[in-house]
Amino acid sequence: MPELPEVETIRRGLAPVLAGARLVRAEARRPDLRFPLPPDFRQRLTGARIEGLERRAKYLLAPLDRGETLVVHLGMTGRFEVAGANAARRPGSFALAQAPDPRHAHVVFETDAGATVTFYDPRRFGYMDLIASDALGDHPWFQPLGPEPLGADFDAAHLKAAFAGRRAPVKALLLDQRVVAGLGNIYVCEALFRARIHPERAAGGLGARKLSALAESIGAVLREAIEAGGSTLRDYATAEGTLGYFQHSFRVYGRDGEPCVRPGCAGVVARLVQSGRSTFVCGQCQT
DNA sequence: CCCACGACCTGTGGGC
DNA sequence: TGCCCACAGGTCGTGG
Repeated sequence: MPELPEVETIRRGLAPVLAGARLVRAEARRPDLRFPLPPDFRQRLTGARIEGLERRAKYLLAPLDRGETLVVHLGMTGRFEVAGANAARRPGSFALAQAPDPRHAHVVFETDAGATVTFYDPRRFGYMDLIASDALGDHPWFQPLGPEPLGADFDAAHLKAAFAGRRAPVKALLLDQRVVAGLGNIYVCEALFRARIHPERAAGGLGARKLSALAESIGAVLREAIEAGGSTLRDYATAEGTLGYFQHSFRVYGRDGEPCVRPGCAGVVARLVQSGRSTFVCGQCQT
């Protein structure tokens, strides 16, 4: 589920439940997700106060009052379910279309306000760790990350520098979290479509106008997606109609075989494979 | 260093 | 209906 807009949506939904709360229980129901959970996971969390809920790239960060930060990556299928303590009444809360499979409830948190927050992840590509807060920036997960695409230091000039001399397809570089942090397959396809750039173009060969359009398109699509509460594929449903409807605004992603939506364009969206992943493109207007 | 590919793991949807 | 294959929002390690 999670690229930047989805993680940001989850952050906003969980923040009212977790920020400022004290954990009265933390339970790991298996020893590992993608990686082993850290030693003494339960003890290091139980009794800790969560000071806030932040996001960096696709990571959720929960700084604790003990000098450590709980770091969560949702992988492909990680999700949180909130129950209890008026969870359903809180702004930004959400519900699942179907009850999640309890076999995949791997980590459970309970707050002093009586909320239960359960982490589900069928494929277990997600991961969690506890990292010293003052060393987060040096940690191997964070040190290599490029700028936040919605931050002040991301713009066409940054792309120009990051792409200089690179022969790789522009799509591959936009998926590289060292170039810009937070994009994934959907929003890269969408941003390239908006900027009218073919995903197979060599990144280093893009001119200034294309780079400006690309930087602008990335910002626009992410802002719109966050505004819509992210994208909801497969088994998620909106609660109170407030979350996760950006999938209805996809212009190319998943539209192979359909006519291009750009006014005046007679092209048809194609699906191709780059680095083993699906790319959706209109070969007519994306050049 | 740069790049592509397979691996990780489970579920689901489409085609036959 | 049932089976099998292809594919899925991400990253990491390997090998050319």
